[in-house]
Order: sequence, then C-alpha cells, then structure tokens
Amino acid sequence: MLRMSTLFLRTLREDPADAEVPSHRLLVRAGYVRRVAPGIYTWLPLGLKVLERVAGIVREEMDRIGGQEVLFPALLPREHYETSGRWTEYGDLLFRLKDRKGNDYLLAPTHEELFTTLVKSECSSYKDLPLVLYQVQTKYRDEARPRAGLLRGREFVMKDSYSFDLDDEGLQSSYDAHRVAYQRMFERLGLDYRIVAAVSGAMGGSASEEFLAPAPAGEDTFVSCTSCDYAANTEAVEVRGPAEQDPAAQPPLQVLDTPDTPTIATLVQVLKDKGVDVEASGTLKNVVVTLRHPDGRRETLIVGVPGDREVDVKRLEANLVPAEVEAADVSAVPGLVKGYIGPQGVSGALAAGVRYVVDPLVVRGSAWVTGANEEGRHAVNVVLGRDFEPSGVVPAAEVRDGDLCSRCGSPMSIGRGIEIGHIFQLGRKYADAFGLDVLGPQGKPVRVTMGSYGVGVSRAVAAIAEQSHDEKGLVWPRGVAPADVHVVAVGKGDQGGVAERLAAGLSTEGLRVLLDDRGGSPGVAFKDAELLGIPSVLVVGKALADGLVELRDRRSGTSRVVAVEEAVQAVVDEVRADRPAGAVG
RNA sequence: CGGGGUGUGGCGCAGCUUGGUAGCGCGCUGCGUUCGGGACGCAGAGGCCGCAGGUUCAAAUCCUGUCACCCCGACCA
Repeated sequence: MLRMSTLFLRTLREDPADAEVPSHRLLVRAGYVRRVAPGIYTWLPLGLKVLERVAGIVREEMDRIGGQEVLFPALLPREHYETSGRWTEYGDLLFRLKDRKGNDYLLAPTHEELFTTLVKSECSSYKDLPLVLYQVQTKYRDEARPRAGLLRGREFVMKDSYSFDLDDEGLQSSYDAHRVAYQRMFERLGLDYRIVAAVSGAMGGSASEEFLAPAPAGEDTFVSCTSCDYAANTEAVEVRGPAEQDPAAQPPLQVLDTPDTPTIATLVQVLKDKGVDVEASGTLKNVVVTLRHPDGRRETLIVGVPGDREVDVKRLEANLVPAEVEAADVSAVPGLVKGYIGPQGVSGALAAGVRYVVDPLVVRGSAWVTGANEEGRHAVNVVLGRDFEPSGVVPAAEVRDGDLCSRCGSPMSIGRGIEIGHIFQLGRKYADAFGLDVLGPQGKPVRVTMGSYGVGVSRAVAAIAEQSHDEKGLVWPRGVAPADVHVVAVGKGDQGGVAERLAAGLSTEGLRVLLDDRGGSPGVAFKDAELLGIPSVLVVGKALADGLVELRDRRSGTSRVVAVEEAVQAVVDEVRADRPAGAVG
C-alpha cells in the first residue's frame, strides 16, 4: 500500500512552462517524471510503476512467443560498431566517449551488432534455431532535437528483439509471431494503434511495418483507408490514380505561346486568358532532382507530378532506395529550359539519356498541359502513351487527404501517430557483416537470416498518456495504472480510520492501493485523484455517517455509493471485471 | 543547421520601454481556525535577476559578447 502522506510525490497546480504536449504536461504535473536535461528524464515513484507495468506486459508477450530475455550493456567499445560500419554511419546521433586510456566507446543507440555477435559465438548448429532473444534496455541517441517530453528523448527505454532463422520461411514465421505479440501487447496496454506499411529503408529488408498510436502530438504521418484496413506511412503509401484512357481518343497536341509563365500559377492564368480551360491539377510539373547512388555516382532525374502537388522528397527517396535525392540545379543540366520542361518529343536532355519518371497519378492516356521545351511556350493535350513514354513510375507526389486507396479505391485520410513499435525483416545484412553461419543439416554452413523488432517502452507510457487523458488529468488504463484503486479519506471524523481499514482490506485482496491519508482539504484530494488518474477512486467522506462510501470511475466520471461493509468486494469486482482477457498477471 | 522565443526563490510569472534598496501567485515552515471540490488568518524561511565584460555615482533594467533552454522546420536504425 502506498500512503500519500509519505509518498515521494509532488503534484503541480500549474502546467510546467516547457511542456507543450498533453503527455509531457500531465506526467510532469502529476509527479510521474521530472526533466533533468533535454530529452532526459527522471522517473519518480508513480511514474516508475507505470513504466514497469508497461515493461512487464511487453515481457509477458515476448515470453509467450518464446522470446528469451538477455541484457546487454549500454556502454560499448567501438569495435563492434566498426564491423557494421555504423561507427561512422550513425554520425552525430551517437553518444561517443573515451575511457582513461583514450579508447573509443559509445552509448548504444540500438544493439543489432551485439545480438549478432552473441549468437555467432554461442550458436553453431541449425538445431540452435529458430531463436528469439530480446532485452528491455536504456538506449541513447543524441537527437538533433529532443522534444515533447518522453516522446522523443535522448535516453529512453526500448524493448528490442531479434529473430534468427535458417531460411526465409522461418524469418516469416518469426516476423508473424512478433506481429501477433505486438498486437496483444498494445491491446493490453490500452493503446489505440494502427499497423502501417513502412518503407524498409536502407536496411535491405523486405517486410516492414510500424505500429502507430494515433495522436495529434505524433511525429509520424500516416494514411489510412476510410473503408478497408489499409494503412501506410506517407512514404510507403500506394495511391490509386485516375482511370486510364485511350491515348488515341485524346485531342491533338498543340503548342501555345505562354510568355512569362515560369510557375504553375502564372501558367494557369495565362491559359485561362487564352480560353484554355485548365486547372493546376491538369498541368504536369516536371521537377529535376539529382540522385546520389551508394557508389558515389550522381544522376539527373526528372520527375513528373500533377502541377497542384509538390514533390514529397522523403517519399520519392523511399522509393528510390538506396539512392539519395537532393535538389538539382536545373540551369546546370544541358538541354533543359527552366520553367518550360516537357517530356514529349525526343530532344535535349531526354535525348541525352536523362531518365524521366512519373508519379502513379499520371496514368496512361491522360492529357496534360506541360512545357514545350522552349522558352515561353507550353504544350496542351500532351498524352502519356501517345506523346511521351516515361522510363518508369515512381511514387513522388505529396499525398493528400482524400487520395484513393490502392486496394479498394475509397478515399483515404491522413493522420498523425506516435511510432510505438516497428517490426522488420532484416534479412542477412548483419549476418553477412559478422559472418553469422550455422552448420546446416547437410553439414554445410548456412547463412542465418534475421528480423529486428522494437517497442518504445518509455515512449509507450507517453503514448498512453497522449491517448488517455482529459482536461482534469491522466486516465490510466487498468493494465498500466500505478495502482488499482485510490482510496481518499475526506472529513474530520472517523473517515481516516475507515479508509485505513478499507485500504488494508483491499491490499489483502491483492489489489495495489494508493491511500490519500494526508487529511488536507477535500478539494486538494479530489483534484489530485483526477490528476493522478488511477481508474477507481474510493471516497470515504460525509456519507460515512449513513454507512456509505462512494466508488468513482475515473474514466467515465460516474460514481455510485456502496455500503461500507461491501466496499472492498465492490472494488475487487470492478477491478477484476475490467481486466482485459488474456492478461496473465 | 535555419527561423522564432525565453532565462528573475522549488513551480508559474510581473518588473526592463523611462537605471535608484527585488515583487506577486502557488508551494514550503510555525500557530490557530476550517474540512465534499485546489480553504482562511497571523507570523516566517527562501533569490549572485543565466554567465562574462562594458557604460554609469548607481544596472534585473542600457551596451557588447557568450551560454543554456523552449517552440517551428531540417534531421530521426
């Protein structure tokens, strides 16, 4: 039992000045955490209980799929990160330090290297696989801009696990097992979440999905279908374009004089003045970028997108992995007329072999207004499949609310989410780097294939707070609340003694009890109870004269009175009834 | 790294324009009253006004520099 009279807790009446997002504001105000430095927080007693309950649920679900927990050090020598190339790749994100002899060390931002070398040294036979190892550990990343309290910290708690399998089918089933485990975890944590398709990035993996908790404070933007269950990161989303048409059925191409129309807006206006009915969405904007390939080679690429949309560089880049995209200097590319670039005809830059790709919104048979490759002239009715043929289709346009789902064609909506989990199939990148083989059944070495799976444990605490609060304070889901019931004594009579007795009875029943035995004014006790957000609040107050106490539900705000002698049982029933199915603890 | 903002008791802020003995609210300590919605009275404790230089008889206030923090963006396995 926790007594508030002695509990190390101070709630704040006012919002801390440096907190903007609800989770940060409330976790500080309610005395769960305190800031030490940017992105670095201290967990106070109640906060630590929540963190540990979250970690406990994560552990139970990892154990359920056969994961085995280990714990690596956070302080690591440079050598492992040298082998994987990440000592340099990680750049400023890595916290680096030296020991007294001047040797390089780092505070681990993630542990792929350590898991891989551990398995390499311990496992030598296919009989040792499949294997899932995990840890719940503090990670360090020197973020360029830590923000939003616990949501993006420089020190944070993460569960990371890794699967080791002999073949792709094994990897797939390890991946699927994690996916199920994560679903159960986030369910039990009381989080509303979406599984979204993610880009696998430079890691070279195939499947990759993120678990996002929708919240306005989230840093990730995702798109989800309003009718089917398709959801994806904006970088990874597939958008359905308009219906294709017959190129031959379109009106003939025509070139018009359009002086002083370097931008889409000026072009549309000039054309309208000439009686051509066109909107920005009917123009084809051709954006020139430079690709930087991993081997250092640079390539100019022209990307065609509808004129009313910007190119989403992150999305474009995600679809051109492993090349990186940077802005290009159009005037430096021979054969291009800035402001008047068009894909039709074979001349200039295109003739010189510059690749021209279009966004999927630019479909076969569609007719566009675009540059005529001459200063001051544009072409109308430029038709894909008749007047030009792109060398490829690459998603590049910014995604908008209302764009159509690639699966079912319904409109999609855009939302913000907090990345609370990420699962992906690493494949053999690390196994290759570290030479991780086991002896197969045929007596020959087999290269192991890996999966990597993360859950932001401390971030999940913040995500829960983001999703589960009201204007009065936090509202913890049962599974993670720092206590099951908050007993409040108000009044100068024997309320204190009765509350004491009830709290003891609840403890005996196995409930975790927070007892407010401070004896101040009732307003303070009630406000704090609301701020702290423990799901059940038992008030021993003036109704005690009639042998009654009040049982409040923090979430709904409703309350009912019960007889003192039945109070313990009533609370026990309420707590048990609320426990999600499948809970182990 | 670019843009904006802020540094004044534990927390939230005023004071700075126009230089002159550092203030308010909350919290904290003591005594008394109060006790179902952040109570009240009285008496207290607590501050190198981010730091360093400069101007001045005198600097929280003016000038120069510097550091830190917050927000937006860039970045983010």
